[in-house]
Amino acid sequence: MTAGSPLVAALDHAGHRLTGPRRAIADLIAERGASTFTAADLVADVRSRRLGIGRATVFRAIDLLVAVGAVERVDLRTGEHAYVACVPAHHHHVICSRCARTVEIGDLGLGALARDVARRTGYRIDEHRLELHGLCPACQRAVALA
Amino acid sequence: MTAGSPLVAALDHAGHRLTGPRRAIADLIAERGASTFTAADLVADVRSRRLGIGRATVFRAIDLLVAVGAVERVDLRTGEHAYVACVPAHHHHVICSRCARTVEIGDLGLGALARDVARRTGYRIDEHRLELHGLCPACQRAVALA
DNA sequence: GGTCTTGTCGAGACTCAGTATCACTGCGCA
DNA sequence: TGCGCAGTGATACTGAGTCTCGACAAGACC
Ligand SMILES: [Zn+2]
Ligand SMILES: [Zn+2]
Ligand SMILES: [Zn+2]
Ligand SMILES: [Zn+2]
Repeated sequence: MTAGSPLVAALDHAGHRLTGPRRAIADLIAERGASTFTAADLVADVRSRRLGIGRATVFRAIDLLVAVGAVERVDLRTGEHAYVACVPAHHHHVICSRCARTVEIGDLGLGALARDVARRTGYRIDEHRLELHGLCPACQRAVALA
Repeated sequence: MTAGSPLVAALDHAGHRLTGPRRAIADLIAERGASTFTAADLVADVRSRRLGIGRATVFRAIDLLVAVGAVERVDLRTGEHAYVACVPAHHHHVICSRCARTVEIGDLGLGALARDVARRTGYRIDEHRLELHGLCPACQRAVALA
């Protein structure tokens, strides 16, 4: 596990201290794979495994990983804030509303679209966010059986 | 003002009671025009104008207007939840990070893009959200002078 | 207009996410 | 191995949003 996650590598590379709590939280996040998770999920993990990590530290670690680009925030349809571990390059997410599994997709011409919108509205576009919400193949099957 | 806002009309049309507080909140929202506002903004308006409307009622009215499609939730870059009054048809928003003014843009081929993503990932896409954040022309000038 | 039913309201308690504070600790470096 | 400072945990706090409940008023029907 110490060998591990690109999350830890990202922190290291950005010149942040590799503390025990940070490694532990990075591991918890890595376990989630490509699924979204909330801060509350991690806090629950920490408690159920008796890791002895404080609530505040969980929030601090998430913020740090977001700042470093190893984790991104996504806004669920419910309004909840969730996060996903992902590559630091620009991309977007397809998110399953039922099981939280995500797939990354490329920019798909949105950069060009944003420039076009900028030209037509006069706005200077600094950032764009696209999120696609739906059901992953497995959940479609599961729902069909219900 | 009573003649007014399409917001009130939307409530009426959807078969909801047109109560005093709802009209008042609809008016407050109408005053914001195409700018985003938070629930806290409305609560502050209500208090500063001594409208005597309860906090809970403000939240309830917003929820109702969202349900009816007369208002949409947008997620600011800070993570705050904000809202905008807008037409019930599918569209997206360009949002100024400085003054909250927005411009609506059409789907611009995103529907097709979503279908393409669905085909390639196997996900069933139910909803997509695109938000463009930046600076409106006026704020660009204001920032340039600073 | 009067009356009735039912949806809505305001107040206030409550929950839960996220932040602030501060004394202590352990990471990284010499 | 020891030192300095970033990082941490406990705890208190803030602020968004929800729930409950008795009072009330919108609209329907007469
Ligand atoms: Zn799924
Ligand atoms: Zn993009
Ligand atoms: Zn602006
Ligand atoms: Zn669209």
